[in-house]
Amino acid sequence: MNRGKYYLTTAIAYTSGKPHIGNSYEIVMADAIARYKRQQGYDVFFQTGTDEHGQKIEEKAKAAGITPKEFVDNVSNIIKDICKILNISYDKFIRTTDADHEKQVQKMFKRFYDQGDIYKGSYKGMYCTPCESFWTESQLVDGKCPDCGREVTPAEEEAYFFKMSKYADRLIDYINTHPEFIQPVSRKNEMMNNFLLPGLQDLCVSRTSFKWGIPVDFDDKHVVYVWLDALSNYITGIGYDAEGNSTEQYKKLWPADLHLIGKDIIRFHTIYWPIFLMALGEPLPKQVFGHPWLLQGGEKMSKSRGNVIYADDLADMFGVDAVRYFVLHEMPYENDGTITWDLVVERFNSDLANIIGNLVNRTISMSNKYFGGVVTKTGVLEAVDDDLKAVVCAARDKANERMDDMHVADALSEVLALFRRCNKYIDETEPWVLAKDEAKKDRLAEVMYNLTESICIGANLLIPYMPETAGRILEQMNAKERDFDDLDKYGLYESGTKVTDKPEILFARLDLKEVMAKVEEIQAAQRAEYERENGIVAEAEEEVIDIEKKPEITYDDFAKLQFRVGKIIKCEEVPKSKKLLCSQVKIGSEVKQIVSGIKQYYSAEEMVGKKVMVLTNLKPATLAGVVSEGMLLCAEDAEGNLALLAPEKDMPSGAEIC
RNA sequence: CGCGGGGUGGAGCAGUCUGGAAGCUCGUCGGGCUCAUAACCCGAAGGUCACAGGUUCAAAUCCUGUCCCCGCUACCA
Repeated sequence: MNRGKYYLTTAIAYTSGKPHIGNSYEIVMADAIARYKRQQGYDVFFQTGTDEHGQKIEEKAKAAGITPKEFVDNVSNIIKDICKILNISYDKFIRTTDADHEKQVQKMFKRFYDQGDIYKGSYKGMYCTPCESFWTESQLVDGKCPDCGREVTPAEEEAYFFKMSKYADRLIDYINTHPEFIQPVSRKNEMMNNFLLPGLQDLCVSRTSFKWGIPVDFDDKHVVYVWLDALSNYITGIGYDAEGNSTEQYKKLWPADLHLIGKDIIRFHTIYWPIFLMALGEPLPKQVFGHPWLLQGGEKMSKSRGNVIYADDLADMFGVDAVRYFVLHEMPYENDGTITWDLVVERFNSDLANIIGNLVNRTISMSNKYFGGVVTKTGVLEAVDDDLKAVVCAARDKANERMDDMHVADALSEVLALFRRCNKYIDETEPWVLAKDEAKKDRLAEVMYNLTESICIGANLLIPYMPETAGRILEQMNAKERDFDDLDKYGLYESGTKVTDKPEILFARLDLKEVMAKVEEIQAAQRAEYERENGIVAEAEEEVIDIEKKPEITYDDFAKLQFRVGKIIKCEEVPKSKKLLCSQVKIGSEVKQIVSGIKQYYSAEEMVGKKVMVLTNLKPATLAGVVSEGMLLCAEDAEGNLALLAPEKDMPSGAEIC
């Protein structure tokens, strides 16, 4: 059934470097939506690409000693490879360095200028001479350059501005009358309150401070502002022409049905982009969805630590569909999601290996064991079948409801629920018991049929999210893809079909330890690469110690401990003890008696006068008959040698350590 | 008082608009089963729904205040 066209886009990826999984998430989500819409019968056009201009790229290329074009060719190819790895079914991959795109952007700029939407003015800001950068007042840190901390001076330079204010009222009106335009709705308020209602400033749409951009053809000191360049891809990619000669494809596809973007760039897509379109006299996109981010749990991610998670590493380890499953499933609708290697392993084992993979495997194994692989519908029904069928038949619409409002993760959970229900059905019907009774052979056949049919419907529902896995399941069941419109109908699996006699393991359970060992290797390679790229010479091997890590604690846990600087005013050996010294420690105006097991490393005499780190609110304890009211903190090496901790600069006794 | 989002069992989240028995997944514990990838199924423990007031017959949900986290705050894409 043809339901009409559906044009969706992702934001085009900025080519300043290799994207990590958090960046790649968006395109997986877009791909799932694209495949879903195709399955439903829409004529889908799915565009993605790379955004390749700008100062940052110019600088990176220079640092790498290559031309900007060489630099972006390289990164753009890396991004294309990631798309390939993730099985992304885009119809068009646009690059903002494509000749036709550049030409159209120049035409658009000229047209805006001719219509009076763009005027020449001067950009005033605070300028940091050493950094050669302009900053706004709000970007300054204590009135100084946020990069180098030096003084900035007011400066101005010639620039072109776009009269945003001219269209602001129309945009406000559009947003108010089209509640579906900005999704999720909470973002709408942010835009309205922060930008639109206070009054939109005119936007500076040209730059003279760098060269790597699309030149303004009538004033070649200037290059076009990167956002004006980048946003235009949504129309130039499908054949828009600013002089009125747009292609048939453009006429068919525009306006876009969905711009899928990250929540950080909502402003550009819901304010500047619509206004540019208004100025061109083109209709506005139907919906802009600002998705949350997929963040790496734990410590801050950075290449120097080697803990950046990339799509290709994940795919190597888990397979493409597991990666797709994880990012789609773990991303809530409005809040940021989390990714760690542990979490991926957990989801992989519990959802993919246990629930889906094992179900398919046990079902096929039973068909082979009991019926030589032939699945036959005998019509021997029992009441217990009804709920299974009801769940299976309802799954499509339940998932559909969630997809319609962009709750992709919830849609996927609905599909998983179908497979969960099948596992339960096996327990309810106990095929291995039926198999022992020849009289129940027909009932057993019907049970196997129900399982096979249910799994096939589930596999079809899985197609948008895990196309490869869905295909492998159907192949093993010797079944074909079905029409979306048939996915709420039960019983279309052809009776008498023979399933494969060698079920393959779809997802082999993973051992967390083995995975983490490989992760170590990946991280080491990443650090090495970072060091190579940045010319860091590895430091001479310094002795290090690894100890068992303790569980993470909260700040509140930490805050319970009170550390202070204490001055040791008196110290003597504890009689009859080999290790203990008893110190009188002055902490502020108070003196505490503290017993420490450090006699082997410090003499009582040398202790006196030291200012050391003390844990002051430890419950008092008696050691060798002497009361100790705190703890002196030491570092300990592998041999048990101790070194007292002391402030790096002289600090008053009693100073809090926090 | 710049704007917005959030704080729910050990972990990750839903529920809040439209008040009416606190739910899901993972983990833990106990049981069942043996077709299957030590997988599957059932059951249990575990929560002052951040805190303090208020409205109400009834509050995770509505109102007021407080604390804490996180985004955004324009010319970096």
